[in-house]
Amino acid sequence: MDIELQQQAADDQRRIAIFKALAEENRLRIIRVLYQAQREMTCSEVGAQLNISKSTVSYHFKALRLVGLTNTRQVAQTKYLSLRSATFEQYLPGFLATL
Amino acid sequence: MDIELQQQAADDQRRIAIFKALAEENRLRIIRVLYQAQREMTCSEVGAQLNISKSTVSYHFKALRLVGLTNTRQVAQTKYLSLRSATFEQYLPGFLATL
DNA sequence: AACTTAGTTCGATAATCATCAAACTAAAAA
DNA sequence: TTTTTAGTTTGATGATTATCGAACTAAGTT
Repeated sequence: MDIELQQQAADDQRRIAIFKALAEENRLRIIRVLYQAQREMTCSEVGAQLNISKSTVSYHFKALRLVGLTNTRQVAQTKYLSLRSATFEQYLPGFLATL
Repeated sequence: MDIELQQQAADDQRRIAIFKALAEENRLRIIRVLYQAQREMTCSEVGAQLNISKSTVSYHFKALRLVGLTNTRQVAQTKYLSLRSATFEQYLPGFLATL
């Protein structure tokens, strides 16, 4: 098989994972909140602001981190999330500005 | 402000529908094929090129059309699909060029 | 040590979705 | 009229996923 086609298939899997992550209401709201806040936020802060149970927020935080849409900085048991601009620029340039 | 929030929620539903449509391997391949071909294509043509059964191609064509990612031009029983640039520009500016 | 805080994992449930063959519709061709 | 062509719909199946409470871990606090 062609190496370029293999690379394209791998890129597509990455794209699909990213689209799946964004194709959900609460995750999209989390992305917007992080984008508009322009700073790091914790699980509990986001959960309180969007009124989502903490287990669900944790679940979505993990999903966003796994596909590389967010950065996580951990201090003790607290995790601070922020957007990973590089991923948005590579796969969805211009998207954040449409929010 | 209430009205703005309602509008934002409606926009989000549109975004989610679009992301869902793109978060699937065969639909993403169809989008790429249409983008690179720079012309209209039929169900059977896409099915042959991507090796997908005709009922599945029909299913995906409908999904893409319903969320407004494609235009359909019908001539007798043949439907010609092409990308709807306006939707990409509004919700995913710069995305197609990353393919 | 006991308590609080922050977040994760588990179990169960409900919902959505991708796939294909088969049956179907509608139009063009023979 | 009969046949072919293009695409849709249906039904069944298997797979993934979003949600919550409850139980859990780990770190800080009193």
